[in-house]
Amino acid sequence: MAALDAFTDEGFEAATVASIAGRAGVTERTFFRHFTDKREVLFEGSAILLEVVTGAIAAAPAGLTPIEVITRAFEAVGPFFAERQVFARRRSAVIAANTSLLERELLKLQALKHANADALRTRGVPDPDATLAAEFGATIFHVGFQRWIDDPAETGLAHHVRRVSDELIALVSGAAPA
Amino acid sequence: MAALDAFTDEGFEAATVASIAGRAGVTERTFFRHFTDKREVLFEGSAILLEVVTGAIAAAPAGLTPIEVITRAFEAVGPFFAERQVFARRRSAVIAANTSLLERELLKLQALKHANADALRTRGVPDPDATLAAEFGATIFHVGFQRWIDDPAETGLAHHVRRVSDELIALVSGAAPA
DNA sequence: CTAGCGATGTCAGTGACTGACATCAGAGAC
DNA sequence: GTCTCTGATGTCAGTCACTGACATCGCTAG
Repeated sequence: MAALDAFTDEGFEAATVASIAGRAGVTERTFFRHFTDKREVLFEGSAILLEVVTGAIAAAPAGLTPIEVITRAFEAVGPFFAERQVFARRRSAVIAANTSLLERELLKLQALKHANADALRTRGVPDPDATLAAEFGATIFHVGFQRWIDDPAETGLAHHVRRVSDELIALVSGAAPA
Repeated sequence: MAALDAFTDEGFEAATVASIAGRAGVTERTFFRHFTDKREVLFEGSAILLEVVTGAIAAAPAGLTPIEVITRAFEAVGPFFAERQVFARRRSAVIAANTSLLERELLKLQALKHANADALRTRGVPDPDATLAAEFGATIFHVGFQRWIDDPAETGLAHHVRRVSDELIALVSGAAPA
């Protein structure tokens, strides 16, 4: 991707939109017709991710707890990222180096939370459970994804997600008889 | 606060930095010496919030579970916001109306997570528990704060935080014997 | 009185982003 | 085949957030 190359080579701040557009063989104006802003280039995939996760929530078997539904939904995105592992790592490195990109990533995660809460409600999960399960899901995905990126052993993302889910359940359950 | 007035009157996007600075009786250049960017004006208090919460984590009695420590820490910020209720509501309305401000808010919450995880580690809570308890805390604060803002009955923030914590523990514990 | 320092003002510049208008290439009507 | 209509792209001018360099000013210590 032209933008990722530009950010890697020149750094996010230093890479001018004109430069990115130039690498892609288009005009700066055209760039802004495709992406709402300079940061958005790195988040094209988030819409697809959202569809995969909400789809998995809708398709989950009946009778599961909301926590189990959301955990499985995020396990389901494993293959999606497995195909993009190299890209995901490069992208993460750029994002980690830039606060404004981190901001955007957190915003996408927030949008994902809302979409997942909606999907859970559609499934018949009432609030506050839907909202809280969606928060739970965002947490295990966020932490699990980070571990996957950092993990040189390259275990699957799904494995990390399930593991974080288990850890979080154990931690929180331990506080139940407070 | 001049900036909040400007954002309320003119809208965040339309309010020019020159206009905000003018209301405060200073120059645009001076504005940027006080705040790193236009959005940052609304987040002056986040540093104080961070100190209150991390302080409460450090000061919590020994022997509590990490989940209980973090819940108490966020209960402790109740008085801080009680004094600023009117301001907090106006501010929230402006932030809710602007995606770029929401981004910044999420970034501050992320910083708070990291600081809290550090504070827990300092207390002797090992990872992954420290990280996950910090995530748990961000969730209950985020949801509890929103309820407090929306709650016309004006129950205290601490009450909302405790309640969300209880709900989340119940929800997650229910999934324990998965 | 003065030397020095921190805060502010002034000015010029860069780059993200937008609106208005021109151009161009391809799909379908005839 | 050419005409036309539409969607994508280029061009241009403008606004505004943000920055660096330099001047100024008020206060405080000596």
